[in-house]
Order: sequence, then C-alpha cells, then structure tokens
Amino acid sequence: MSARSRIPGAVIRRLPRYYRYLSTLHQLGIVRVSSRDMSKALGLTSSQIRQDFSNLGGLGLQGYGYDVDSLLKEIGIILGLDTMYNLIIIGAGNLGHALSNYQNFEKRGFRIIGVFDVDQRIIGKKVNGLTVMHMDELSEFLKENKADIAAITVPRTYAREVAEKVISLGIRGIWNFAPVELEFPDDIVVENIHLSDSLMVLGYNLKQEKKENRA
Amino acid sequence: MSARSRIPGAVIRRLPRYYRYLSTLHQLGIVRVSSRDMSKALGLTSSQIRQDFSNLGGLGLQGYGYDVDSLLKEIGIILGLDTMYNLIIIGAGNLGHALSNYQNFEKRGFRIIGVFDVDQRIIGKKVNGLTVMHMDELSEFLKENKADIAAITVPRTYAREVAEKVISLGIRGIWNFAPVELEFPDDIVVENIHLSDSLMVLGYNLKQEKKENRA
DNA sequence: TAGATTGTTAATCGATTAACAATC
DNA sequence: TAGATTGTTAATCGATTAACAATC
Repeated sequence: MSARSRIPGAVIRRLPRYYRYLSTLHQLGIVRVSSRDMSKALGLTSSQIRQDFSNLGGLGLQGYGYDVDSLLKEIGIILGLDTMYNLIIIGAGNLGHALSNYQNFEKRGFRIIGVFDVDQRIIGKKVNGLTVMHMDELSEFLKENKADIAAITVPRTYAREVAEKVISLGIRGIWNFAPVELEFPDDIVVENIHLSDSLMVLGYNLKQEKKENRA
Repeated sequence: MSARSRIPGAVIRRLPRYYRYLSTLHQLGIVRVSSRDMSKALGLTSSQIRQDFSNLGGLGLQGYGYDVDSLLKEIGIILGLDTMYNLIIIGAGNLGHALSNYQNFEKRGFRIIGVFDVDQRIIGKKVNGLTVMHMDELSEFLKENKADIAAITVPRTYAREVAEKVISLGIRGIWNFAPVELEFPDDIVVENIHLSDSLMVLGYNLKQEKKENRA
C-alpha cells in the first residue's frame, strides 16, 4: 500500500488545477516555483499547497521551492495522464457534439472512440471524424473496441437505463451530464457534471452578494 | 440577519439535488417523505439530511416527516428560483451552442438573452432563436439589456480578458467553462465548470478502483 | 554562512455522523 | 396512547491553517 493510495479526495480534486498552473509556468520557461508564488496565483494558502504536495511525497527542496518540470511530471503520473482511456459518448445532442469536438481531452489521455444515439436523423452523420451509431450497435462495438468511460448526455429520463446498459457491457466509468443521481456498486466510478445545479448555486451566491452589499 | 444567511456552503451545494429529487416525488403525486426515505434515494445519511433541513428552518414535522410540496417550495425560494436571471453567452463554439439550446435553464429562472463571438463565420447566424452578435456590440447591447451572468465558453487564452470586459460592463456573475482560474474581487461571483478536471478525477478514481480490485 | 523555503506537527475550523429527548 | 420521526446536542471525522524546526 503506497502512500499515494491514501491521498485525500479534496487533494485529488485540486491536482488538475495545480497541473494546469504548472503547465503554464513550464510553457513560459519558468523552472522553479515556491508555495508562496503558487498561493498568490491560485488563491490558496501556501500552507495548504505544501500540505498537499507533502501528501504526494516530498517533491520540494528546502530553501529553494519546487522544480516546475518534475512537479508537473509527478502530478501527471498520479493523475494517470500517461495512461490512455477510451471514451464513448451516448447522446449526440448539442452537449454530446460539444464533447466530441473538444480537442483538450486527447491531450490529457482521453480518446473518444464512438458516438451513439437513437435518433435516426443523426445516425450516420459525422462528428469530429466519427460516424454516429445507433445504440443497437453498441454491444457489437464494445466487443471489438475496449471503452473505459461512457459520457452520458441523453435526456434525464433515459440516463439511468443507458448507464445500466453500458455497465452491463463492462464499462466501469460513467461521466454523467444528465440531472439525475446515478448510484451504482462501489466498483463503478461516477463523475457528475450538473450544469443547472452549478447555475443555481451561482444564482444563490449572486443574491447573497447583493444582500450583503445592501447591508 | 436571518438564519438563512449563514447556511453553510456545503449545504447550499446539496440543495439543487434535494430540489431535483423532491420535484420527482411531486410529479409522482407523493406528498410526504422522511429523511430515511431520502437517505436511501440520495445516498446520504438521514442525519445529514435532517441537519441540512434544520439549517433552512424547521421544515419538518415530528413523527411525520416532510411535506414534499412545502419543502420543494421552500428550497426553491432559498435558491432563488423565483427570481429571473438574464444570461449572455460569450463564445458560440460547440459548448456555447449547447448551452444556448439547453431548455432546462429557463425552467429554473435563467434566460439566455444574447450570444456573442468574434468569428465572422458565425456572427449573424441563429442559435435557439438568438442571432450571434460580435463582441464589439456587447457594450451597446448591455446598455439596453440588463444581464446578470456571463457564461464564458471561449478558448482558454481569451477567458481572462473576456471576463474582465464583462465585469467592467457591470456583470457580477461569471459562469466559467474555460480551464483557467479566474480570481476577482469579492463582489464578483464565479462558478467554474472544468470539464477536463472532472475527467482527470474520473480517470484517477478508475485507476484506484482497479488497483483495489487487484489487491 | 545567512537566507529562504520546505515538510511536519499541532491547533483550528467546518462538516458529518450518532444518539436521543421532544413532540406530532 | 403508542409509534414514528424530527430537531438538536454532542462526538467524530476530515480538511485547512498556523507555526516552526529541519535543511538546502
């Protein structure tokens, strides 16, 4: 059991942010960074940053700071960006289209290998070089192509059924965009993107902000 | 200072989920629900659910549970779903398009009133009944139309500049989809949707899951 | 060496869970 | 009344911050 297997969830969720910031520094040719520098740029305390990196193993050097390149590389390894994951997208509506066309994912090791829908008007059309297939072809497709993650961008009412289907076909990772809670056995990993939830929280915070300004 | 102004952030983030679940019950004609019922459906402890609702004010009834309709209504009020917010979308790429076409937002009190871009090939085209305008028209547009929130779906490198622009024109809410940290004065409210961050966390968790299964 | 900055320990803060008296 | 379930208090857990000795 390596130290890494106990990295707190809160830390893991910050790693992509560190990774992004360090990538920028790397591109700018900056070779060294202190927790204080990062603290200013990211709006976290330097204490938290050191605590976080300490969880990943001693990656810094006293009196010097952190070496940008090796820190970047290390975080990349922890996040598994050196691994290639295959994705399928279920639901070729607007959001499904948007995801299919997103170039950023490939750079991080996520490759979209198939897009599925049930709407005859879309099936056969091309999105980002991939032909949209009918859901009925999914089972065949997965026999010949290994997929790790299914992005679910179907309407709310179909989300559960679709998720159960892909899981029964051996997929373990669900990236859910439908506004429903999907609960599955522990060996299934689910990440939710609830757009309207986020918008509601934004609305709430705006309202609070206004109130405080009046007070 | 009402009790509500001190509702913890962690609770607020759960409210949309409660709201969604209660809406479903309402549609099914269910009039009553206990914290135990909700706990099973949502995968939270009943203790947490009672604690959460207790923060909102005593909304339940001992020995009975919660009245679905009044709880739904109350959470809606707290989240401000009775208020109408106007949104503009900056960046009419795939994601901007997807957001523009999303019908769900309007139901929750968020109305899209304008879509902007700088690409001449898109400007003038219609998305969901709105004509895409050039960024140069933004200032004029905002003089005649009040907007509360700007959704930023431009490439990473333009996100900061765009955010500063809309803030200078009086917008206080930023819904940021670009993979950058946007830090602003306290009176600006920012919600981030970092798609690739979420995907990286999903990848990490999948990897951990595999490891544990081997162990 | 002197100065800087990490890594770590301890203190604090906040969020979750457990337990149960209050009460419908 | 007896049974059920809330609301609340106290205990626990986890995450953040503060402080500083270790050390480059």
